[in-house]
Amino acid sequence: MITIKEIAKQLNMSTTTVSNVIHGKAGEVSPDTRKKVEEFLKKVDYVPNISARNLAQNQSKIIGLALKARADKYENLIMDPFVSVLIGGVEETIRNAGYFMMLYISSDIGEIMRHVSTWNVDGLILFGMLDDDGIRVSEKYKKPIVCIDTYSIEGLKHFTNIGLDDEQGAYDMTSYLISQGHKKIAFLSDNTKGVDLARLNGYKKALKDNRIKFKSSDFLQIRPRTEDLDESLEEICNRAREFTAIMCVSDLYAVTIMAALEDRGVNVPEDISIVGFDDNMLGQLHRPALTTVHQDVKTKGVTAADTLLKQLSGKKTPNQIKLPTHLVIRDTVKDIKKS
Amino acid sequence: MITIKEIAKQLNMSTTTVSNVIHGKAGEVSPDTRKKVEEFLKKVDYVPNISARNLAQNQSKIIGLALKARADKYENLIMDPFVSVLIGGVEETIRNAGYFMMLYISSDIGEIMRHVSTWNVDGLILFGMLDDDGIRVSEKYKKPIVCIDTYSIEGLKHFTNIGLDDEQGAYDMTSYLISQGHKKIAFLSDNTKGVDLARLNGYKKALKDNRIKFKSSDFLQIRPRTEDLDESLEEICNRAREFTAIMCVSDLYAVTIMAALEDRGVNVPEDISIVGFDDNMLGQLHRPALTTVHQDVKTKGVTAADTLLKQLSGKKTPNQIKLPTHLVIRDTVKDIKKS
DNA sequence: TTGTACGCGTTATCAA
DNA sequence: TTGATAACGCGTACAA
Repeated sequence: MITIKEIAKQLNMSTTTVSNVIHGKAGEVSPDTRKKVEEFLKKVDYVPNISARNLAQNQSKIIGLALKARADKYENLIMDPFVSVLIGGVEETIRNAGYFMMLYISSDIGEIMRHVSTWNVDGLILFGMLDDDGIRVSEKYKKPIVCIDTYSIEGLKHFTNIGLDDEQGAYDMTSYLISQGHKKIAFLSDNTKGVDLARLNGYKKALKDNRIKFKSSDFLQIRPRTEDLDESLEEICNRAREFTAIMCVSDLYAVTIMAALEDRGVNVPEDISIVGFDDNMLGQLHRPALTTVHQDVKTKGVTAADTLLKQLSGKKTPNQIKLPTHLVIRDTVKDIKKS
Repeated sequence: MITIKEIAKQLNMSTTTVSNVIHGKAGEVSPDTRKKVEEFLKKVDYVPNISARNLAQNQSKIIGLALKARADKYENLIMDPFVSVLIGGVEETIRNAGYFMMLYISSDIGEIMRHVSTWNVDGLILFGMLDDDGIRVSEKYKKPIVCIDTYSIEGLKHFTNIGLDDEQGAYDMTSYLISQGHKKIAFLSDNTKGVDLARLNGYKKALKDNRIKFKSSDFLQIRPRTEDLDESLEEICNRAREFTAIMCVSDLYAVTIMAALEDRGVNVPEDISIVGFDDNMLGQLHRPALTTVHQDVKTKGVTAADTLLKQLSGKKTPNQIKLPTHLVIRDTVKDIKKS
């Protein structure tokens, strides 16, 4: 690792000159010395020491991507195609802008914040925050923050959120199910917060608009921890005959439940209709192919990174960016109007 | 962001003392001042500035995870459950050891190396390297390197590789297919290098040991780029009737091809048997459930990180660690002995 | 156009 | 047991 000082010594000039060439301050250095330095730099393959640079400039060129994982869902988190595609979108955008990405997964907000401040991270992208998390973060951390999929009215004062029209998506899908003659529709999820709540609300609203009554027993809870999964799948499958359709909060769960159903000789969509939400490869590769609500996850990641980058360059960004959804009708819903 | 200097000033002592307390050099400081400092640290919520620390100690506490993506496969890379689970395993291990992970995806080795040296990364985990890549890296970079799934005899002199008994796994699976009466077995992959080559060799060896002749037309090539995928799927499906079984180089491809087959009215396993390699969620959730070769990807990531950590603490590690595979017999192979 | 000198926050050496 | 002080590599204000 060669340093500027060393280069200056070997070239018989000052560090300032070398530094100026490196930063392309063309006006400040004669074309002659500039050539000389540039050639030398290439020859010795100079790379700046970022730690020193960061220290001198009080910045880091690091953007933190913090995923808050519910302790019981770490495995689940990182396996979810949603998350990997999101990471991909963020990473690509950040890299192309000359920044670096530090990935940090944790269930502890405090830990995330400590991480962020030791590294003096320039900006932060947060995923998986609930309610007050975002606020607690923005109290401590005074630099740009972009959240993904966070539902927190308070939070919106402090950061930009990249969200999705979850409620509308769920509403559209539920309406579609109803249009196909379904009336006994369950909603399957593992919790009722944030995104899941928004989708649940969309579903409920569609029921209401169609004069279908929602009973609390229409909510099917899946328990994603590996130890509990089978048991909860069993319960859900046992109750499946009470419904003609199940609206799942994610493609992952939709495909999971379809596999469980098929194992028990229940056919989709003949015996029961299943729909998902996300439109990822899981549903695309399943047969019958999953009818689902599409969202563009990569765009979500890219938008989050872009928005942060904008803020970093001093531009204002809106408090809320909502990406659209649309229905993708495939083969897991049966039309039961006629029967 | 409070600094040591500031703390020392407010407490009326030297930075050395504060620093000593922070680093728990208990012998060097009286219990009294120690208490005082510790309380103050907690009160002001001190976090060290890593850039400064790194500069002073010439280390970084960063471990780089560099994924070399074939330019045509970026999308594919990040969506592959294999990769996300690997990332998860590495991240978790690194974090628990007090290190930080920097993720960098690129198709350009030079770019990766520049990244690594500007950040003065303490250690490097490489995935997706081919042949000479690893060597080129280890020429430049003189710190611990661990590769994952790299086949490079030369490379093994320079770094530890965390691999898999790919050949054996493929051999076992092919033998199993043969034991079920299959003789016309295709091998499907998108290239014939590295891991894919090893699996291909295992497959060929099993054929040979069973006196089945391998023809070059038994190799089916899938083209993973989104633009080409459908066309290549079409070609493969058209040729499917030439075989009684297809051994796919990954679960991803196995599930992809099964979906394409089903779309064309070809039933698995009745009309043709399909097997995969990896044993990830894609195959587990598919119905019929995929018969495949199991490998423990999370362990691979964890082992890679652990090995690197060992090297970082000065321990020697073997040149090659080979993780085992085993067959997972599920429902995509038909026994055709009787017929 | 080029050079000197200092500061960034931390650790480490050595003296008190 | 504590405290000055010099590194670490870079950027930059200011002087030459």
